[in-house]
Amino acid sequence: METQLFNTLTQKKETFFPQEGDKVRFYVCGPTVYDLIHIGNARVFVVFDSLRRFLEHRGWEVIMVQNFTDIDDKIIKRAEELGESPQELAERYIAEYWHDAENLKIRKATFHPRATEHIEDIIALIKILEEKGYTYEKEGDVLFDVSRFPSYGKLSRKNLDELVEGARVEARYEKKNPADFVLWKKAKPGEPSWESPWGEGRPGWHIECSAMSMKYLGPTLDIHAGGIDLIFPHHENEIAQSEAATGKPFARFFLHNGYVNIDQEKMSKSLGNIVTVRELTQKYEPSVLRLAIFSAHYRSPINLDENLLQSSRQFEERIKNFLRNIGFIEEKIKDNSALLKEDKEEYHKIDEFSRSFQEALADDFNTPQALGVLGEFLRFFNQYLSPRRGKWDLQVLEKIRDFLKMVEEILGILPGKEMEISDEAIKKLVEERERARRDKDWERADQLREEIKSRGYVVEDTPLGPRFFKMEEQ
RNA sequence: GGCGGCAUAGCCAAGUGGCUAAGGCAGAGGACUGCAAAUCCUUCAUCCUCGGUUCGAGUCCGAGUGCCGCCUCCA
Repeated sequence: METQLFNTLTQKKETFFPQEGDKVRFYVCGPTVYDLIHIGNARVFVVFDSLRRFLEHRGWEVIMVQNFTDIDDKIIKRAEELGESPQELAERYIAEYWHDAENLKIRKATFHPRATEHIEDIIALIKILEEKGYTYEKEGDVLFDVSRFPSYGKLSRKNLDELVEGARVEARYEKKNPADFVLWKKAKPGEPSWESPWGEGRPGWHIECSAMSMKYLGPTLDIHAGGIDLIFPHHENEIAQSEAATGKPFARFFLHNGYVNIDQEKMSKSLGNIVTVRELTQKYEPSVLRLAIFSAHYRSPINLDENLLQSSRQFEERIKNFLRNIGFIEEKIKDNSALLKEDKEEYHKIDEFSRSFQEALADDFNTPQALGVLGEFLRFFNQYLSPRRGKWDLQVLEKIRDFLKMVEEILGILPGKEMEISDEAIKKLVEERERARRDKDWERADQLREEIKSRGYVVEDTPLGPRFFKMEEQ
């Protein structure tokens, strides 16, 4: 089965394959570290990390690069407000990023380059552009001259004339063309700066991604991804400066995910409706947040509200129960061959689910559809795992585990821990309750169930005997 | 003003010309249970409106309505 991905460049789904062998060169625009990441950031990182996992599952080796923008206007401004150095601020929020990313089960990329550690590469790239005549200077800034790059606008489907009309006039100086953007910014007194052929300054926002992606992945990326709002101007500018410098296509596939909305409106600083990952994960488990993110296709907007989160939490609860169900049966048949038999049909059924699941993801990473397959899988095998069934096939159980493992490896939505029975005191109470039940002393049995509950455990009766597990606090 | 996206059940959300319109959440009824819990079963939509293409359309085309976004920092 082929992997199809919607390419922003061509506005259609295309069959994906790497440009060279098994290596996928994958670049995702990372956070500007001036604050905690919000759930809009989270969506980008979760979705593309999972896409990477899927590509790896397909047998490709993915070299993933996600940058940290650790120097820019927002960082400088924020640092000033807080009375610390921009470096300290950036360092602090990079640490906070790691915290949130780990919490959300976002895997580390192969490389996480920082802008400030690649100033030389950035300068070298600007020099090339300068030599090729793509730049001009204005009051100490070095700008990219978009009029020299004829295909400017190909990603965002804009033409320069319209941009001229619509563009806002900048206060400091007049550009040759309003779409021209800064490659190297002259430092104001007191600002962090680096020496360069154009004087003390710092890189513009767009140039770092070009410089770093090319350094780690070469002139042409297989995939370049980010939020939909990066199409213009960020990715448009990256294309211009990169292709102007190398003469080669900057990226074969551009992937963009939709917004996270709050009350049907774009989450943004100006509307003051930012929700941080930190806030949300205090209330919801990471697997719940991931489930919610995957409940809509990555290119659609999503409203991550209480309603959706609650419904995702309920679904997750069902997944947890499934894990208890299989764990219980595994436990019961471990030393009891009387409970074994061969189940061919179920065995093969798992292959079908597995194929459907992967087909869904191979079709432009259709996670809602993949979750639909998971839902059907749960229903089918909950029937199979019913204690009333009486006999099971070890190989089927193993294969169910394999399926779950695959789902977890790609989507990372399974709850962290399964039921563990270690509390001897609880065990004793459960046994005592069983004796009461055998004596049909229902009052005593119910009393004991309450007692067990008050100690934080749930006990359930099945034809194979009672099972119990620790309740979750939420 | 220019450009783009979306409109499917109470809510969320797949589906891109053809068997009974996935799946999740919520609701109702039932099976199972000493009672529960879990689980399963049943039930719950003709797909914004109008017109067109077609043997056949949620799926294609046109018009309309509504919502959202980009054109400016932004994931």
